[in-house]
Amino acid sequence: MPELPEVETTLRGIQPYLQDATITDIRVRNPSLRWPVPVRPLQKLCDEKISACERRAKYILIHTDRGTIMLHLGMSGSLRVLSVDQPAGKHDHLDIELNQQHILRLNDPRRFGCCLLLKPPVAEHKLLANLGPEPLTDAFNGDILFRRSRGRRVAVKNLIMDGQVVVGVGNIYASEALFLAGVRPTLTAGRLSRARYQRLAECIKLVLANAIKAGGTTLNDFTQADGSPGYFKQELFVYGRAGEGCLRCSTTIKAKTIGQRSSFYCPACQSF
DNA sequence: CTTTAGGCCTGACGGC
DNA sequence: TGCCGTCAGGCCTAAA
Repeated sequence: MPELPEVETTLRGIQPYLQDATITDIRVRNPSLRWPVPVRPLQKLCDEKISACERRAKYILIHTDRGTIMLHLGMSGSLRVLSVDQPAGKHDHLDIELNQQHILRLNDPRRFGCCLLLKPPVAEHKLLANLGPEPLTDAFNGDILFRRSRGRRVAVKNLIMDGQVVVGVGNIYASEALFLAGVRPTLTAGRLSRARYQRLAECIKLVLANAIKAGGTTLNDFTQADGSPGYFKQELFVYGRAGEGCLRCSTTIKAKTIGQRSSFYCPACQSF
């Protein structure tokens, strides 16, 4: 489910409750996620103060002096901040109690998400060490994309979804960015020009920034930390619109499976 | 090294 | 109403 804009939206929603809060309890109801939730080590964080929280790629990192909680929402995860007395429901895997007042609750029906405890240096953790640059920073640009694409025979859509090239671009925004850039998603990554990658990098930044502004994309189950949906769905040009008319030229949007993921494009607008 | 396929799960939906 | 196949926003891992 969540791509970078949804994770960023979630972070912004929970941040005010987390920053400087003391963890007063951690309750794990169902430790079964992508990897087992380390219940005992996590509970040692009780009475610790949260010094900072941040997003890296699609991970949310909650720092304390005794370790960093790393959360990932997988395909179907969501985080909500609730008052302590809210009863738990189906797929509510764990609560992090804050100041005996609120709880940060992780719900994840499909269990592709995770909750791990990291020791410093956090950046050297296996899951973080090889990640590419953040797309919304200057560390990511067309030159990076161009360089990392040389010799690659995968489709350009797969390249921009490769977390070692650039993080946070998931299946929705990959299709959207390629549409904005006018680039056909099926093209071989290694054959695109530097100029095309300059444009593509700009479009990736644009589509992600705009999606964050709209509070993310709600298709089925994504909600912000307060339970409200994201509104970027109204701004999607191609994702999920196979058979419908292109919003720019009315040509019928096509769907195609690329690298086992459904992809959408306008055959007329995306001719490069 | 790059690339591909498999797997992890639940739930929603469409066809019969 | 129910059963079945298909599909879904991610991403690690093993194997080719």
